Amino acid sequence: MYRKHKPDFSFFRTLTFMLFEQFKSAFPQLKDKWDEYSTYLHRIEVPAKTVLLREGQISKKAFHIEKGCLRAWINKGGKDITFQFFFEKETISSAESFRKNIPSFVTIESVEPCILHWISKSDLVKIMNEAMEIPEIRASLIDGIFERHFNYTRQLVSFITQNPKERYLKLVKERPHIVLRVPQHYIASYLGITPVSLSRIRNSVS
Amino acid sequence: MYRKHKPDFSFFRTLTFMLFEQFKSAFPQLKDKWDEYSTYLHRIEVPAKTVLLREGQISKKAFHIEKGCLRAWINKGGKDITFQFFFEKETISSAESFRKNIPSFVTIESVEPCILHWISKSDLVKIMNEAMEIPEIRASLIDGIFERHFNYTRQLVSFITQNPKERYLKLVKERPHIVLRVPQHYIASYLGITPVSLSRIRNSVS
DNA sequence: GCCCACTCATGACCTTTGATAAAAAAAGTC
DNA sequence: GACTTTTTTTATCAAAGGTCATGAGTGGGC
Repeated sequence: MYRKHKPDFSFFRTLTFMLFEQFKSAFPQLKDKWDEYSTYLHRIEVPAKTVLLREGQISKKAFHIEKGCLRAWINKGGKDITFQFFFEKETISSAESFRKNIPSFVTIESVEPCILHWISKSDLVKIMNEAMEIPEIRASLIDGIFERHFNYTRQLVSFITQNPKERYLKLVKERPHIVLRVPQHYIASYLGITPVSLSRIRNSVS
Repeated sequence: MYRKHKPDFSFFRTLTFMLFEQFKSAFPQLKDKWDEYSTYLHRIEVPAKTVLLREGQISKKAFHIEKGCLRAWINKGGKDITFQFFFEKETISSAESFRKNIPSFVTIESVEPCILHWISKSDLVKIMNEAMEIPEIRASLIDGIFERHFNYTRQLVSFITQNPKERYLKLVKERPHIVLRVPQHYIASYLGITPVSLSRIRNSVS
């Protein structure tokens, strides 16, 4: 392997960084806009296992995580298969549903009690249209899309080239916070195996 | 499933469409540029099993396929695992290597004798910088990146939610040209299984 | 046309993972 | 702290897929 896992510096995460301090100094061009933009964000607190977007619905909100953990999962014949985990400072929406106004194939749900900030699609589009006019921000956003894409590609490569045990060890090594924080049966489905099988793998490792 | 497979209308494919007729009428703004741009493309013919980019090298060219078929594969402990197939009118590079100047984790190789057109990264960047100034083209390119990303996401979902037999049937249904044209053992590794296992699956289907 | 490399199918055998059930452990709830 | 619910482990058996070996097509190159 040529490189380590990089955090998911996605399109939306990039945006939310803009909204959440980090980019303010990098992009003083938008200085006057911050106050306006920040009114677009709506703070909510939700308990664990709260569904934020149901499979089949059309995603109209993006969520930024201040505190807690979310997961996106896919319904496969009644079973729930975790597709992605999201943690503090990450932003999540069902990207294809959000962008193309089609039904989402994932359900987005809280794993822990969370503090979230959501923004509506229409407000986000408004900000985007302004931000895209600024070359540095545009470049940064495009970079963000590519990074997100490369991360997903790596996850796909991992499925193609590694067996479940290798994938588990890779996860422990590269993203240990997931293993420490998330119930094991969610991790099992994320790795493409059953909870029973993951338990056996863990047993064989230690 | 909510939608059928869409062709990979990727970032680079979008670009090459621009260079190859289809976008000329859509973007008359670049009318004067077509002649110049077309000199950036270099036509080559290669026999089957020609390596166009070796794992570990840094990708400096993008290839457009006029005729033939390429595949990208990953070396896994001496075995070659097909990651993607590419056909006529598609454009291919090791995207992350090309964009970030890092060693490629895939090898790109011809499956059949091919007629290709390649463009250097520096020339492509030059075109990109000009094209990105035009809002319609910019929007189209960004759409292309997202579409590419969504396609890879679907492939990942397929690995997470489906077993090899289901993946094979899906491939036959949605991309039959691959099954008809490409040697079976390449398809087997693309599906994440051995040639023996694919042969058994085919037998059980018919 | 003949040869050789490539491709595919099949059988025997082995390993891994899944399905199911049940028990143990851990985490919440009141 | 006792009770409930959720999560994890263990055991057993079945099924899927991998490995290895063999033989039968197939097709291109000479």
